[in-house]
Amino acid sequence: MINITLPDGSTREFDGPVDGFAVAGSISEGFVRNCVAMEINGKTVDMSRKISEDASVRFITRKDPEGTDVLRHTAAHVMAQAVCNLYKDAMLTIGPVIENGFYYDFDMGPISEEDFPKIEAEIKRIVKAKLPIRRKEVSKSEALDFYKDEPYKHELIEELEDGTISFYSQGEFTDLCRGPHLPDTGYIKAFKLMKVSGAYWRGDPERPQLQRIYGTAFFDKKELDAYLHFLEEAKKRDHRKLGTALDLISFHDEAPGMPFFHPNGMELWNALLAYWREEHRTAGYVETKTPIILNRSLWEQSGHWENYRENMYTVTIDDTESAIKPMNCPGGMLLYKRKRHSYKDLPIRAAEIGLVHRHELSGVLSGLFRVRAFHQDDAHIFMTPEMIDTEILGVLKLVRRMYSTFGLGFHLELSTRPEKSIGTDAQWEQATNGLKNALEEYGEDYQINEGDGAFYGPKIDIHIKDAIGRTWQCGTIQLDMSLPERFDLSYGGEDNEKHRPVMIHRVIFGSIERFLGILIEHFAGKFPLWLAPVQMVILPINDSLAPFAEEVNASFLQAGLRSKVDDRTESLNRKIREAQLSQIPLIITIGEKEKAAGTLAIRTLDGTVKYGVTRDDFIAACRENIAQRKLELDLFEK
RNA sequence: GCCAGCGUAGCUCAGCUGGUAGAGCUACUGAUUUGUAAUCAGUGGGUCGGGGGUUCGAGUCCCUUCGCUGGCUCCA
Repeated sequence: MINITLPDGSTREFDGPVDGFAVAGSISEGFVRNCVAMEINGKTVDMSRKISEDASVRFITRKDPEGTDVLRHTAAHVMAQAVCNLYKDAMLTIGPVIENGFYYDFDMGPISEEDFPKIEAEIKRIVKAKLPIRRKEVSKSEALDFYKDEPYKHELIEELEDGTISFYSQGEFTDLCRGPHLPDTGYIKAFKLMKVSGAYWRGDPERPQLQRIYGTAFFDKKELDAYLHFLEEAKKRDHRKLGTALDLISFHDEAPGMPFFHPNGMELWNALLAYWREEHRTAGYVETKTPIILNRSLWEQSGHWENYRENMYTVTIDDTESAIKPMNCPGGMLLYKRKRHSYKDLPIRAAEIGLVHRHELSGVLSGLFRVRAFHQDDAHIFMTPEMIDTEILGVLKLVRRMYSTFGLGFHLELSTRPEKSIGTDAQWEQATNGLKNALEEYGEDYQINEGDGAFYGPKIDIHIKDAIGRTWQCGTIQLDMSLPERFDLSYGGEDNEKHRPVMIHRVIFGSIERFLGILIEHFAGKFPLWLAPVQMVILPINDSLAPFAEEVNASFLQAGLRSKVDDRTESLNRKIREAQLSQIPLIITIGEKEKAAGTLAIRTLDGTVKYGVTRDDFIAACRENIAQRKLELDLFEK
């Protein structure tokens, strides 16, 4: 007699050993078809696994996230089978499930996306055949023998413990795998190969380069279509496309990885930084600025010369070797040291919009997201150890204020002491507890990444979530126990003794260039009024109204609005179309009626037109909307 | 840096197996003076990323170089 306990607490009795199909079948016929795997006493296994003693069982269905993982894992195997069928020399390595699909790495000749139809056809054939998938447990020596001619699998098995090794087979195809897998290949109804790329065996550039094929799979064609649609959406928002279309930025071969900002891009930049300065002034920061070229001795003192050399650009000036700064902190250290400090001065919150250069590998450059020259909205906070909690909390609150202005959600991750680190246990404990206390007081959930901190201190990373659900790491708050030491920073304490200050580095936008890229994609180019490079365009209906339009424009400019007149001799429809395509939030047409009545006709991007608004009301409404930095353009609703 | 793909006018793109570069938009000129998403006509514009090679002949093939795009352990 075997008792199976289900998640709802109910139990079912069976006469002898049963597999998952039988247990699920005892619930309902239809339920079996929905199950892809099961969890026995917390361990995920195949549906075909025999249960021979009392156990608690949870079924994993198509609806569960784990179910999708099982599907994709099996899909990876099916793809591997297809590739092996088509390319006899292909050697298997690994094929895990990843966030939106799966990949499999093969040692084989180069292939391209043109080969996809062929591979997909073969996958389809395997799916249609509904090959049953069977698990077989083998000993380590059997496994090694099976793969005696396959160095990659051999290497993997070497690292496994005897007694835990299993093979999965479908048809003539067998692969080393921990499982679980779908009952048969027929479950894979919707799949698509996405891309190919090179990848090193075990990510090690010294080892052979493999062909990685990415794919994705869903239980349902609709889900696959929705995913593909999401990718299309993301593509439309691509800041590199919008950056060109909206005339914000460009890149030139003469300076790879270093963006050029156009007049429109600078309006955006300036609006963003004006906001940033306002918030920082209110939060008690002072602003500083340090040079971008600093000589070698400083970088030796800071440790960058030793640890960050490959990423630094250097120049020689009058026989002195210097580096173009990749970070602002060493300059910040010099500023702190320029005079003596009292405990009464602390905390010092010194912000800097610092231009840094980093020699990133050419292959990783990508629009504004990964560049070689960028500005950090940096700040260094110098304080006593007792101030850690309140200062960190202060930064977290500032982060929340600022991100919410853009309608960006976010979550926090705390990274603790890594294996290789400097400082004493006591220092680390104090620092880490400081961060934890601040997080507790802040009150939101956070994730802990054990051992992921910097070698010089623990940190909190802030990950934002944009309008289409993608996450980006932007802000970071790092405690630094190294630099104050290296630069021998001190302050005079209440006890009239010299003390070492604690410092944090923090950024909120991170890289301003990258943050702008994120904003472009987040808003899909439709910026809120306060950020829009051009807030309004005035369209006189005919040439004779142009002087009046200029007069209206002057009053807008006078009021601090970013306005311009489009008095080209083009049709009104054309000018409206172009303004709409440029995502200009407000389009103001001026005809004889408006001139006579002294009112405005205001069109918004949704295509609606509001007539008869007086100029003063309009200006006041715009200024109000901008002052509050509203996300919505609700100028006229009360 | 490595792998794959790509690089044709300011922008978006066409150009089959090699036979002396093409469209739309933009720009410029002229006409049109326009009431809420493209007025009409005309003109200009590219040493086909750079360099080298194969060939009678190369945007098209080969080599090389620069740049762009995607990817480069979310481990059987």
